[in-house]
Amino acid sequence: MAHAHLPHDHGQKIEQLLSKLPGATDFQNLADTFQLLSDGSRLRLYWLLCHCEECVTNLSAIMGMSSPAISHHLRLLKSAGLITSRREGKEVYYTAQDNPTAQTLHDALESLMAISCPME
Amino acid sequence: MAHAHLPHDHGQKIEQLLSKLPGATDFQNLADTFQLLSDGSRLRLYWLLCHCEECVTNLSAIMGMSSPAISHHLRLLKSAGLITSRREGKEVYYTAQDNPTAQTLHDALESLMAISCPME
DNA sequence: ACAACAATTAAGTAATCGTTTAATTGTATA
DNA sequence: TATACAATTAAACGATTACTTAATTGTTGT
Repeated sequence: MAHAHLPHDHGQKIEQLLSKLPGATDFQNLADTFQLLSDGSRLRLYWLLCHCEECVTNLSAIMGMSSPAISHHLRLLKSAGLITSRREGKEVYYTAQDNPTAQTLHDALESLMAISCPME
Repeated sequence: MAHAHLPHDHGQKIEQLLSKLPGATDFQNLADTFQLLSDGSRLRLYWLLCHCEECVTNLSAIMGMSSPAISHHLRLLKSAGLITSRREGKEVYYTAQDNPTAQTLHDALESLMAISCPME
């Protein structure tokens, strides 16, 4: 029904696995998140915002990038719900959003970087 | 020394954080891994290979993609050390490599997909 | 209102990437 | 050796993307 027959039968219990294989859209969602973090600068920026709240000007200085470039990355991270912003006077402060998904992502990040969270 | 002064002083203990900020190359390495999994098809393929060993023909059938497309993804995953291959007759079998890094990645994957590993 | 600063947006560019089609290599069998 | 099957490689194309420069919007203070 689901998978009639594979071209080759290697005698493995593949059908059983295929029944548990998540759909393409499930993987696409996670892939989209990975794609957001697939740029070194943006990943570093997100990591920073996981540990502090800063304005665009300082983020530009820290990252050594132009403010349009930083704005570009911030917009992507924000529209994905990974960070939030708040305006205070002329400056806009950004920081990581704190929700279960972000927490899981943060944990994964720390373990994959093989570093401990510097805040705790 | 490291960071003389930021343009704005918001009175936070940012210097202390910056001293623990990993370098750009550290983030780039992880970003490269994320980029490998930033394609839905390739992520799904890798997930499959984390749970079984299959030949290219069957992988093509399961994924609903052409064999050159599958080969392309397999080559990327393999050259990154995430999967291995072994030839048996006319067919080449692929499966996920089992090392600490891959295990950490696999764990992160499962938790981010919010699914339990179907093999255990 | 004006000037100065902060941030975003717009347009353009060079580079990367996933897939297709076609050609090629590798292996087994008749 | 000739044929068929499995897999990889090559070339080409369309789409996406990160960054630059320039222009624009938003805010504060004089």
